[in-house]
Amino acid sequence: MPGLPAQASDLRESNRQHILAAIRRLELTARVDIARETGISAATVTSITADLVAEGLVEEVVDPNPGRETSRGRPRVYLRIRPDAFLVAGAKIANDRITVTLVDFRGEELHHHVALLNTGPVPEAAALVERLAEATAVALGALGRSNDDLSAIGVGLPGFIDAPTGVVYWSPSFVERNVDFRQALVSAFSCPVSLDNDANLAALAEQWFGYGRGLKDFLVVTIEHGVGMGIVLNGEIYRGTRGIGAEFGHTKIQIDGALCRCGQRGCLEAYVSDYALLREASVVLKGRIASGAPEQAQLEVLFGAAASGHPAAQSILNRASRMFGLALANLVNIFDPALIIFSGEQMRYDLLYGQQVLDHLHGNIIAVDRTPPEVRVHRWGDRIWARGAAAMAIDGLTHRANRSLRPALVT
Amino acid sequence: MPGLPAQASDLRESNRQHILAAIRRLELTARVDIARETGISAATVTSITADLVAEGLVEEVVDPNPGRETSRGRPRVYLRIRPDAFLVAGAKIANDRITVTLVDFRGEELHHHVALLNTGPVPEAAALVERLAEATAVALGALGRSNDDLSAIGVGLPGFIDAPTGVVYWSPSFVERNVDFRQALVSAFSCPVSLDNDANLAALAEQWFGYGRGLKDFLVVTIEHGVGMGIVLNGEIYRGTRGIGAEFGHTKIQIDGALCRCGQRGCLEAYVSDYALLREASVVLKGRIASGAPEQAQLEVLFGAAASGHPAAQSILNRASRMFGLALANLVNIFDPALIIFSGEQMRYDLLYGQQVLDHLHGNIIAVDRTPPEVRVHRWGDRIWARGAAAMAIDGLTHRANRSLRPALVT
DNA sequence: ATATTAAATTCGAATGTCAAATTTATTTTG
DNA sequence: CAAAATAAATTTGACATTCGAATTTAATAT
Repeated sequence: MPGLPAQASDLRESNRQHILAAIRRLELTARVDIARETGISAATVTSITADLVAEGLVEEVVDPNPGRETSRGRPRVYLRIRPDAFLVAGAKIANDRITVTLVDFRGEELHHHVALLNTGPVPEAAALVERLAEATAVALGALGRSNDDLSAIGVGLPGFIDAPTGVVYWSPSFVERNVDFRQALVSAFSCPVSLDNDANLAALAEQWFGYGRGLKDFLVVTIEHGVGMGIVLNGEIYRGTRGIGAEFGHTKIQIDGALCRCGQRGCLEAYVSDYALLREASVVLKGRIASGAPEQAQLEVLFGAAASGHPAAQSILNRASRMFGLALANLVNIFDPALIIFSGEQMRYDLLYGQQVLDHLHGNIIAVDRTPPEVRVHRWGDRIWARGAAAMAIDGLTHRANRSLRPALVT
Repeated sequence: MPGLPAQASDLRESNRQHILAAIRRLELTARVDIARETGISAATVTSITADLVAEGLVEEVVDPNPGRETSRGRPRVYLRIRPDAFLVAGAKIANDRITVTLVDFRGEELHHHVALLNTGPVPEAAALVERLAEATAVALGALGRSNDDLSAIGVGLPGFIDAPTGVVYWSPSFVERNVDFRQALVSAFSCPVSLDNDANLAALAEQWFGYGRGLKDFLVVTIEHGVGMGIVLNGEIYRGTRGIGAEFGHTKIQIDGALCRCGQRGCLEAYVSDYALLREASVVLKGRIASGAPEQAQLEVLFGAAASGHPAAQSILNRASRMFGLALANLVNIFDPALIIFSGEQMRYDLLYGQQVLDHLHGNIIAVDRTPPEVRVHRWGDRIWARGAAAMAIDGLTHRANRSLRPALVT
């Protein structure tokens, strides 16, 4: 039961999206190439790109690259996404900071700003909206722009988020449950708002700017404070029935195993996340770890001890990497993806996310005459996740219906 | 990057499929209802159904149900799938038998036949094709039809099967690896052949005839000799990058756990499948189990002992059900499906697949203010799986391109 | 017999794509 | 340096398809 268009006008919208996507992917491209790339006839490409140029979403570029070799015939006219068609914001909300990035319509970053949150009690949703608005205003100010210049904003935060409706069932970032957080953001910004789980934004960032470009199916696994996953199937983020992302971190890898923050036992997160590692480290590295020290510093001690041969420290990391490899193998056995991307800043801990994990992964997947999926590591921080959030907002803008509030800036 | 139609003719094909699917789903329906159901205009419904009737895929029914209340106005003309448009076979190959079913174009069973395989050494692929051809010929003969009357055949078997290409990488049903099994079947039957993993056929059967009707996303878990899974996402069977189904049975639930047939340790299958249960039973129920007895009989002894209070027997089944519940919980945490269907004949062992499994499932899923997925049990045997195979073949026939070999029988 | 009603069909406008022909803007050639 | 060659882009006209509105059709109600 496919959900395809039923009218001719839907057909045009579909081709329009194809062409826009092709221009975005190829960055700088002539109409001939778009026709070849998409399979749409040159006549139709002419017609649709004329619309796009008239609307200000796409622009012609005069002399893109004088270096390329010349030939006779009418010279190709290059097209690209018009950068200043829209000004879009993306934000990533983490437990201790808000990262805001401002991007043009291509998704290129114009400016970014990090606002630290005070690490006291968890705030209320309204307060968080306030902080986000402040941080965005600062970033906009640095560009000499104001909130009125913003065409859309995308926001990512941890927790259980129903992206289609914008309802946050639960998030560690604020105290309330079942909040219509998107509505709150729309009130604050008065522009279209997209909302999603932060791991899905990491996946979107990979799809737009990273290793996922051009791929239809891949997985992105994130390790930060917890463990997350974004699933791209058939070119789209998979969200399950209730619109909520996959809970890879609470996948069980040990019956009656280690206690997890969620109250259950044996979750992957209870073995590999920051707090899980520190919980064990606190027992065997008591003398070395200052109890009040920030988590990052404590982790440094643990990894340093392991590197210098401390057996218990090594044992902690060994177990974590074995568990991680096992959980990843389960993903491969279920999804058979072409590519798995590890994304996150913590990735710098090579000890944990290195060869040992891969060995365990490969040792636990069913591989009958087929090669295991490719695994790539992306040491990307909050800034790129925020850019993923902006990409989500841009995606909303390219669908004509969503562009009612603020039309493109045609000069 | 959506894969939508680019031409007007593609649009018609798409609407055609929608309408055909609606007629199939509603079984008996007037054109007005199709228009309302699909959102396609009445004018277009008239046009497309005229084609379908002319092609012999759909027929008008004169007086479907005199009992329904009458009204004034032009009476509705009912349409239905024309049963005798095509004669289609479906086959399920199991380790000890081949089940063949013959269905009409609606998917209704006309006749079925079970051919036992001798349980000696694993045969060669060519021999299996031979046996399948024999079994199909017997079934056809019972209807007074021959191979020439067959419009398509769908075949399901266990193993790693690339459905799009028809290559069997490995199957317990024959000795060779990497066989182009579809080509072998095409040679034998000289009609279009669809091939897939048997668990995917169980999923297809649920989608066409069972609990999955009308649902876009659900999982089907099968327990027979091994453990399998079929995933339906967005109305389609999900097959991963290499076209091979999900390997739920080799999902790991215990690091360094029980040894599995596949050579790895801790696979779900190594805890819950027939051979896993018997492996343990043989240790503690030595006196009661005749070593040469068929597996079914041995299993009966195990379940009987557990039911009558034998502690070791109970312990075996308890562990299996806990492991099964845990593995299912992982699926829920990853997919968040609306429905999980347990399918298989072994389901009669309520002890194993009963409340205890559900309790473990519910105890291990992340559920923040949301209800757990519905779980339904379908005690369906090989016959229905074979019908799923036939459904797959029918699906191939409804796409115009695949209907070149043998056109519909228009009277 | 006539009015009413509802399903199905027909008709014409609108939309859209595409292949082929044409235009346009270059480079190469004589 | 003009003419030929070439390749990109555009225009033109044929064709396909959908849809709303008008029309036809076949029944029941009055």
